[in-house]
Amino acid sequence: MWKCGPWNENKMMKFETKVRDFCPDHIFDCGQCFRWSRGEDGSWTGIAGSHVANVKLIPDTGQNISSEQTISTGTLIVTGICGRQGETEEEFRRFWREYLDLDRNYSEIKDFLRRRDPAMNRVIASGEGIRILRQDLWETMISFMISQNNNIPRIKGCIEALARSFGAPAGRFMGEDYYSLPSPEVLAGLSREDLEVCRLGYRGPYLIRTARQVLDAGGMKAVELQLSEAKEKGPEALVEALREFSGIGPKVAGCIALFGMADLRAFPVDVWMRRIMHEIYGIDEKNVREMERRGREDFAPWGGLAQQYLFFYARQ
DNA sequence: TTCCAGGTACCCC
DNA sequence: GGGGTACATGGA
Repeated sequence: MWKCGPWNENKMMKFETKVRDFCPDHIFDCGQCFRWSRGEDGSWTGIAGSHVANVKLIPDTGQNISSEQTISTGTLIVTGICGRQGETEEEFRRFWREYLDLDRNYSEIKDFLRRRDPAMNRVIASGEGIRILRQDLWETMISFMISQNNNIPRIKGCIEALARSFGAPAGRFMGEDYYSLPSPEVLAGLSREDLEVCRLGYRGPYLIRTARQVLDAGGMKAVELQLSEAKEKGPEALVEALREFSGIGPKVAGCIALFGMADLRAFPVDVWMRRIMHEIYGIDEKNVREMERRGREDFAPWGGLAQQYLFFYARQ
């Protein structure tokens, strides 16, 4: 086992594994992450924390696939550069296995959801290769604070600008330079004028205030511990704890719980969810309370995954 | 030009 | 506690 390094060499690493219920187009284009982009060959390249990689699915040969059927079974190839100095191959593999949530059986969960609700048959069929990425908490917090009242292409632009302006270099990969997002320490030291280059609009001050709240609470380690304790008490307690931060309301808190804390019970309701839940279940578009209740109770304990299938279906 | 985007904070009743 | 409204920005 060799270790990567020196740091600036961008040593390449790679691992392969058999997967099912895994479609990169579904995973990286379902609105849960904003730092991945699709290549001509259908693979996706992006950054998670300071880890840069390309993710490619090679479909099993001999599959009888019609043109409209999505492929979510095959060999997954993750190629990347080490995420930090001295990272071993084993650590590289472990990082991406966890990030891509490869050790969860999605077939069982999908069967469960379809049994609970017949409407889930067509909903899941549209995005059957979705997985919930297990993203870094702080990244998820700033990403979804930026997402409010914003569209996905512009959210991506804002996040990239933030990384390039105030983040740290994470290496050069496939001809592109990658930057991690700024830490709470860095963001807390900025003024709203400093952030204007990122075109965050009124969300800029939210980021700065939240970064300062994190430092006041003792840093991200302390915050993560606090939030984990809230999560133990239940999904509502976690959302309430997240709402203590500036710029985090019920919807953003739900996304952070789901994507940044792996709380698969969380059921964030946004404009797309209001539309689709009105269409499928006839719930009044203004009745977010009822939608949250349905998401929480009808799909328990996998409301968050049901939410992702519904969101993907709604955006089709 | 107006509308819209993975909403939130703040004010008013 | 529910119901308005301002808040930046840029693409359609």
